Amino acid sequence: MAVHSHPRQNLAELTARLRQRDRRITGPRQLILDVLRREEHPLTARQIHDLLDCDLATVYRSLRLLEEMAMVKRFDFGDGTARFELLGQNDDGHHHHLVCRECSTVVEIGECFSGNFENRIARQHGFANVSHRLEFFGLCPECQAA
Amino acid sequence: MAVHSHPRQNLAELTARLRQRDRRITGPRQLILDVLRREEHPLTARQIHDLLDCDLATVYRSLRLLEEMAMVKRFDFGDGTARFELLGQNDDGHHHHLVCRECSTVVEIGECFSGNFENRIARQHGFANVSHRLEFFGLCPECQAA
DNA sequence: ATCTATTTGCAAATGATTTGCAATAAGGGG
DNA sequence: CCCCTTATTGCAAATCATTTGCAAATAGAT
Ligand SMILES: [Mn+2]
Ligand SMILES: [Mn+2]
Ligand SMILES: [Zn+2]
Ligand SMILES: [Zn+2]
Repeated sequence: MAVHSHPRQNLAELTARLRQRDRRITGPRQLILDVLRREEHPLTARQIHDLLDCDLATVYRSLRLLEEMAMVKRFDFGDGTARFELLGQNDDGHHHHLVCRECSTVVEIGECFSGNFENRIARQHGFANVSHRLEFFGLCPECQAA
Repeated sequence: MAVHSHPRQNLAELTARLRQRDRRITGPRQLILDVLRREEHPLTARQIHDLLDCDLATVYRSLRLLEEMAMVKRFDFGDGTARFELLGQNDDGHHHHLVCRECSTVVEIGECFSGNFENRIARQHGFANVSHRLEFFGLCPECQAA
């Protein structure tokens, strides 16, 4: 199963989602969506900025907006820098990553542990609306050789 | 099973661990260990600093040292601020948390998903030395009522 | 008490992310 | 197509957590 719902979303489709919410379809936003659209791994704001021609602050503002609109998902690899991935139409984007501690290579992980585990924890402590954040870290094949 | 190996570690025992590694037993370090010793949930550097009388930079430096010495474990709740917990003697500190999205209440979680899951992922992608970072988020009982 | 390598306090530097504000551009109406 | 109103941008300055340079203080050994 494809981890990402990167169903070759076309820009038109994406900008339409913006329009539906009374947001303006600006140059920077299209550029950012276009960059994210062709990536399979999450990108940092700076990486996106380096591929574009617009202010870094605008990248941050746009990503925040897109995140609020559930068009983009934020990931945290614990290195103090947020990473972003584009979401598909009806995709909540819930998935995980396996990251190399040496070279930062990223592998997309679609599977997850049993939902029972999460439900049990929620019930046990009376929490509602429980979700989780999970990332794996290790040494990739290349870095093991080196 | 107790999530934390907070076996009432006494300061002497803790400072001994420092001494063993040729590190000096200074006032600030004892204070920090003493604060962590009586906490059951992870604390931020600032929280520790507020309970003490030493420079914030010293708190950061000490925590870094203690982390390198595996006496303290760092956690990341995704809010851009690291949290620290004291580790027991032979405890690698691997555990998780359930955090309230509203009031930040923390519940310690000792259980974990099956190790097979992690092994399978490691094998599938040829990664070695794979570990993970997992935290749960939800609405605590109090905040549900409110 | 003395000596020397550590460690501390303080201030300045970093790096990621946010924000104020004036200039610019998007989308609607005429 | 032009105009108007309002959202959005670029740029610089501000924030926040964390780190670092450096001289003064101090732990631990002699
Ligand atoms: Mn991904
Ligand atoms: Mn804990
Ligand atoms: Zn690698
Ligand atoms: Zn709560």
